[in-house]
Amino acid sequence: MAPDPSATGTRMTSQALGSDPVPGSPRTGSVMRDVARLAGVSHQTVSRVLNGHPNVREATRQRVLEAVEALGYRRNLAARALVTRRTGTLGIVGFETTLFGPASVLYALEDAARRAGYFVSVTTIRDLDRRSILDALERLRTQSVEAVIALAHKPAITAALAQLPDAFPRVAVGGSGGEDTVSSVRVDNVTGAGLATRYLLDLGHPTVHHVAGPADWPEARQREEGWRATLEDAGAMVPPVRPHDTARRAWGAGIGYEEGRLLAADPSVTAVFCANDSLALGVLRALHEAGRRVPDEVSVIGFDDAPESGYLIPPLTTVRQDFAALGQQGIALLLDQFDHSDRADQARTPRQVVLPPVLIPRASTAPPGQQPHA
Amino acid sequence: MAPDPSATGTRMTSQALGSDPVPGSPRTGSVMRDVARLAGVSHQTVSRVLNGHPNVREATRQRVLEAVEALGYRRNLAARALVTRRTGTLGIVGFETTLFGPASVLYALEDAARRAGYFVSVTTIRDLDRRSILDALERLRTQSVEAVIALAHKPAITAALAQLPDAFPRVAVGGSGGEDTVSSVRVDNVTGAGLATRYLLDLGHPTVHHVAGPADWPEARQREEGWRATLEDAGAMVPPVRPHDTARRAWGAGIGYEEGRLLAADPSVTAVFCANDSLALGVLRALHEAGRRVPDEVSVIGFDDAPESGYLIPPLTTVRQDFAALGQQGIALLLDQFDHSDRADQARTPRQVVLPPVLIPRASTAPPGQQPHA
DNA sequence: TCGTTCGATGTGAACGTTAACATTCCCGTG
DNA sequence: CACGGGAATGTTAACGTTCACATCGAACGA
Repeated sequence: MAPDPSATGTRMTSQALGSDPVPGSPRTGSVMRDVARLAGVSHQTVSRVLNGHPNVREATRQRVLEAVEALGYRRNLAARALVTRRTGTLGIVGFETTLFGPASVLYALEDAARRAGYFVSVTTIRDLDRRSILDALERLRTQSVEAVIALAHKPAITAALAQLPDAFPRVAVGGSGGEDTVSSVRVDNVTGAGLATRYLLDLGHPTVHHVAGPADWPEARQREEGWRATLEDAGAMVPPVRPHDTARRAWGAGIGYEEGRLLAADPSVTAVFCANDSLALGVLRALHEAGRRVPDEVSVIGFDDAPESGYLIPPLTTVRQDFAALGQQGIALLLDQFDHSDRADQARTPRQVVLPPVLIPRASTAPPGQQPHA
Repeated sequence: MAPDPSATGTRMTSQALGSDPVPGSPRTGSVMRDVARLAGVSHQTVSRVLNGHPNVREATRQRVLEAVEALGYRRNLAARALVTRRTGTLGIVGFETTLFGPASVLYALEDAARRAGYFVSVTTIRDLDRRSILDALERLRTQSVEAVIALAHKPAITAALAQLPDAFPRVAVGGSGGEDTVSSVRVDNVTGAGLATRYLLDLGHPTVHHVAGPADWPEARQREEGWRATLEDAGAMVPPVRPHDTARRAWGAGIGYEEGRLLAADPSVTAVFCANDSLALGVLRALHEAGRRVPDEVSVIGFDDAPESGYLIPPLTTVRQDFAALGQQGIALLLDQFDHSDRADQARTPRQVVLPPVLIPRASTAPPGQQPHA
């Protein structure tokens, strides 16, 4: 089968619509005129009924509805979109959606969009080169989505969003937030990291080590920043942080394990703040292997509150992000842009929503030099 | 002659298109005629170029493409869909997509669909009542998707799929597979469970206990079945299994923890096969708390091979499912239906693809009565 | 040299819906 | 009793493509 007949770059790639490959005829069923005939009215009246227009006599409305039911009639969205210039579809740009966080956000986004009466078209970014990000956006625009929501964990994604035409509604969810060019929803990573760090300091630890996420994720940077600032505020020594390049598994337990081995070898380490729960899980394992007890000798704290984190050995103290709220607020921000899109005045001004993280204390943290208790 | 499943209300829920709420005018940009004028040809020639028709002079083609580029022209999918009766969109019905497995499948589906030139519209099922499943399907059909792929972990979902009109292409991914009414892709859970169980028996364990998944998930049932059959084959005693109702977290570490505590209290238990890795994680924790060493005293094995499983304490032996392949095969099966949809002969015959799971031996399993070694 | 054929292009008519405007009918009012 | 007006409905024309067919050349074989 011919994948792509057409010529130029990515632009007009023949979609599945390309004439050759797939035959398939959806066998339309009935159209508005059929309903109209059956109900003994004009197609326009049918349209009015279906769109909830006020000026239709109740008896007529009923007759039309019955005809609709009898024929199993379904409106043709394409025809509707053609004339109304509205598709009722939101585009979602996904990224790393097999990770727990992004997957949860995606889920919440879809839910909120549906509740708001929108369809959702999803496309996922695999590689982060400029081209594939723009491709994703292009794909969505080809579909005439009315707005785009991106899981904007990487700056490049937010940047691409910023380049959409002025009037195009968009929201960045998660990730950076530094950009004031795009409306965005994110969790306050700096505060979250501060929460974790302060908690450990308050327990009596002289300082807190940090296992960082990939350096090219703003979220990772912000957590590091929050950690560092808190230490400095407290006048504590700031231990060095080993940077990770964006290697695929840079948020993963494997990296946590490697880092954990190094930390385990350093007897001065009594507290570790990890940029997420997976990293913490790896650290936990490394400490365990090295015979360093948690939390008796070393306290460990994570970020995210993944579903399993409460059942690790020991249950992981962590900072919870409300992923569901992230998605809901994202859609809310979008609807807000729709509402104001007529009065262009302050509609263009991007809004930033920042969600507060919450510390979830569990058994992986304790004052330093503690005796075992379980 | 298409039996329509619909029946109930919900039918014509006013989508976001409903006249009132959102104004927003996407400011169309240029249309085909504009391109035609600029290139000095007819709109039909533009259409031909864009669709890769053969009979266009090279010079003309170039001129058209330049005009397209110059105007930033983009085809209107709605207009195209209206006349071709093809939307180039696949509908995906998601379920529990925040779990690692489903999220991975979703990801793979989207990827494969995109490669095949299709757009993807996603809708997620929250509650499993008949109504909301049908609603999901209805939503998708309103969008004129050309096919539906469902994450069919529950029988009710597969059943709903089976009720689509005869000619409607569909695929069930994951889950049951028992139904011969719908083409489906799934992992061979029975074999996978057998692999795990046999592995433990071969290590010398007299029998293997089982922590089951929710009873209303066919996957859970099949794993239990594979486990049971293998024990019976080997003439081993079959320990009782505690059933879990479909409580939300029935696949989760919490349940594993509860079960693990019971198992830990029984000194005769030397090997446990868990229906997934999360359950195993909970079991691991319970055993640890009870002071029963893994794998020295008790061996534990999971299912899925989640990314973290190699970093648990100890690293978890598990059965890997190839989620990516699940998605790819799902799309492949769909495309296959498209190809044959003209010759209705054997096209209707549902095809079943069953993927083999692989045992991943790690450190959570060992012969019974082993001495500690690390 | 002249039809015949095929390649390159143009013309007109769908596709199924909604928007705009026209029409009908009935009511209340002067 | 005619008239203005609004409620209920119908009629026509878009929307932007693609398809089917018509047209116009030029190349080709006899």
